[in-house]
Amino acid sequence: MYNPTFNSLCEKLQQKAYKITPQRQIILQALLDNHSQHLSAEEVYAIVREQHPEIGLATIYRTLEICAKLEILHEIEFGDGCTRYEFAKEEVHRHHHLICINCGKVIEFDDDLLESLETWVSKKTGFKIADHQLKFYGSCEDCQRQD
Amino acid sequence: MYNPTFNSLCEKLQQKAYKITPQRQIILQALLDNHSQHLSAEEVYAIVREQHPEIGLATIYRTLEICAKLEILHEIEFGDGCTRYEFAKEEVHRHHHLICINCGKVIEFDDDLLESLETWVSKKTGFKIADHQLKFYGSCEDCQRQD
DNA sequence: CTTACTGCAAATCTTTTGCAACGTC
DNA sequence: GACGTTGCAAAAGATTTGCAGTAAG
Repeated sequence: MYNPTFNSLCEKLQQKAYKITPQRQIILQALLDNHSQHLSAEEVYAIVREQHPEIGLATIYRTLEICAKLEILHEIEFGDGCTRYEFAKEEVHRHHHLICINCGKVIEFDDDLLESLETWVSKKTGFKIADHQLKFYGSCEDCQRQD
Repeated sequence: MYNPTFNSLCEKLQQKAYKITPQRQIILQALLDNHSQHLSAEEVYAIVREQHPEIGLATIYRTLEICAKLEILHEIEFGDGCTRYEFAKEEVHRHHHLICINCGKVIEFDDDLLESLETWVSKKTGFKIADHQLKFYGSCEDCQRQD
């Protein structure tokens, strides 16, 4: 699976004239170290605080906001009351989420069947579609076993 | 398109031993009168308050919560910072949203192409899928014209 | 009559913002 | 050195909760 490197992220920031501050480096590194998770701002804060208690929560929010704007991160909401983040994949259109309504577990899967659907929807509605987001809600294997 | 009636909604509440209070009736009626919108709690409050300023915001939240639990309403998030509600359709699996990233307009469309995808995902991941949610983000016709 | 429901106000939680001090380029 | 960035604390916005009074079944 595609993964960004620390340097490529810094480059993207620099290209848009954002400064590479120590705080931003630490936050980016925390995100990279946990790239398989879908972290919330609060969770990033908790991770970062372990080694760097001086970093403020507002800085986390501001950094995540910038990364979302630069398409470094994608914002997602799983309905648990906070915005979560994941690295934007290069192949944007083939990545979705399965959310267990019982234990909250989130797993990812890839697929490109939606390409044709998108073309059709675009034609029918006149929308110029930039992105889509697909979520499946259900019970994961573990939770099914517990019934 | 499918639409619930006031009486059918009251029945669903009664079946689960919820009381049919005047406040709940007023809120349900407000939702029915605006069934094509995707109202937030605050918006329901504003509508209801016109005729019934004595009803409290907490009651709105509590009523919406019950309706969501009873599958009368579905919760949706369009990324504008609040939970929005729409009537759950009987034919659950064929109803999605197009969200304009420019003006925020939301339009709906129906489709059943996802049935086969769902079967495949279920087989591949072991998830027992209960529901799905598909959103397209893009520019609506009006906003494209303004460019 | 019992128990759920309501309104209000306070509390909570997430996210944003103002501002003075600070640090990158 | 200029201007973007930070930390802190306060503000804002959405939602939840405690509680005493009220009302549906």
